[in-house]
Amino acid sequence: MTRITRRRSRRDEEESETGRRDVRKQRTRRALLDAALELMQGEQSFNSISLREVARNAGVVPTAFYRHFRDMDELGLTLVEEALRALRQMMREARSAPLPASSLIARSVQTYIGYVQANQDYFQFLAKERFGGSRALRLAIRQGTALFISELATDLARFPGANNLSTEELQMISSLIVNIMIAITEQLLDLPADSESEVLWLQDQAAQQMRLVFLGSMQWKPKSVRDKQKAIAQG
Amino acid sequence: MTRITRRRSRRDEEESETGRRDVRKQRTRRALLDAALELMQGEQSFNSISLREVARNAGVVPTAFYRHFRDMDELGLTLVEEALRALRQMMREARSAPLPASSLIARSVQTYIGYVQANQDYFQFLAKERFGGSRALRLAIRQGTALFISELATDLARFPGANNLSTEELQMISSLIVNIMIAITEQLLDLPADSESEVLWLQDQAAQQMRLVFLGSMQWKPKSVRDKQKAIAQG
DNA sequence: TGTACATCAGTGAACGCGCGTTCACTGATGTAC
DNA sequence: TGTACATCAGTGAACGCGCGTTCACTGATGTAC
Repeated sequence: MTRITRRRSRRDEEESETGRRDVRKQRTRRALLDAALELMQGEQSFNSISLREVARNAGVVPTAFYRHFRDMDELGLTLVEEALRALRQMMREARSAPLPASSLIARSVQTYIGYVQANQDYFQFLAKERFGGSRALRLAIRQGTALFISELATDLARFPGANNLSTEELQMISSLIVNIMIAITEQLLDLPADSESEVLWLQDQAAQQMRLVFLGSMQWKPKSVRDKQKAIAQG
Repeated sequence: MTRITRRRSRRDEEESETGRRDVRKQRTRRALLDAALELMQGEQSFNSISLREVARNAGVVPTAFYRHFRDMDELGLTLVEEALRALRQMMREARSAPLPASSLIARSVQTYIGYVQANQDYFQFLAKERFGGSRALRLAIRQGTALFISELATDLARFPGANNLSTEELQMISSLIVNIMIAITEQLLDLPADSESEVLWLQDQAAQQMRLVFLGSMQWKPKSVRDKQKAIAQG
């Protein structure tokens, strides 16, 4: 399970202020990004948190913010970038992993849920800004989602049984699967911290839904076939 | 297609200020609610718009706000209530309508999309606050969604072919269908105003996904059956 | 119908506060010789 | 290694602004007689 690496979550924690200048600069930059993520764990959304709150939470004076970002928008876009890079990384790992033939779906769902839990703060941010955010943030997130869907479609195409499905149909199916993942993510994020059994329930629910999609895909008749059947039925 | 009724979208438009006192009071209240909805059509989310903006947009002095709502939270909850009442109303109509046997799915999707378009502002609000909002707003919206899923499950139970599905399985399937509807709604809201062909594409996409879910449901084997088959296979 | 008083939706001034941004600054780190 | 200067991350005071909320008010509508 990868975790986005951070030097430390807060600039002013125990450790001495030593280190080369640019190292400390990076540390402050990280502290600002983490401060913003942390502020968004509660009720706040990105455009309701202030530059001053972020600086305060990072243990730095408001004006120091400008040494790192032009404004809050720039910080927000950096967060989207990091979150999407992390997602892409997870997908790459998932793809290169050996496929366990049995219970493939259940295992994939479990892996994904573990990943979301390990990166709660980023997913909380993505969920909130997917619709609440500025046009720029929304576009960046949507682009990431679309890429995600396309890559999944490519993977699905290699499955046995996907032979008679067109590219468009594979996209339709993988967007359905991504819908399930997004829904599960959003439900996960709304759970209180210790809801072990609810997580297992969600896991099972998602796995069932994916199995149902899989069953449907196996039965799917491309439009061209359905048209032909209709023509035959009409004599 | 029902539309949530409103006396007028803005308090200060042309019409004279006459009318009994409580009638005018209701008109101002409406103006405040509509002003909030309108402000959220753009980049803003509910907790980034201010009481003063809402009052200004409604053509009223900030202090007049307090004659109608204790604070912005109360106004927000009123909006959730109205939006959910409208949704429930649509469902009731859909349920009482005669079922056209052919292309049931495509027609339902089309009806739903028309409804979303007619009530854009409310759905924009719901989409944004589903995760961005305060705990109270989120809970209210989630409760509404859960009710929606349950009622759909009840309807699905009456379908021929649903006989061998348990209550839990019906819930699982209807939550998948509601996922599709939510996803389609969110995509609709992000489209520019005149995208006729994109709307048709979304409509087709959603209909295909629902048909796939339907095919999967027909093939679904309850867990008990699968377990039995496994036992037989193992001798 | 006419008068005198009560109600109350909306007004406008005022408050203290946190905001984003500017500016001149400080002092530790980095660099050139 | 030692010295003198340059760089620049972070500081702290100051600004004008919009905010939510308070308060005493106004004047049209409503009510009692």
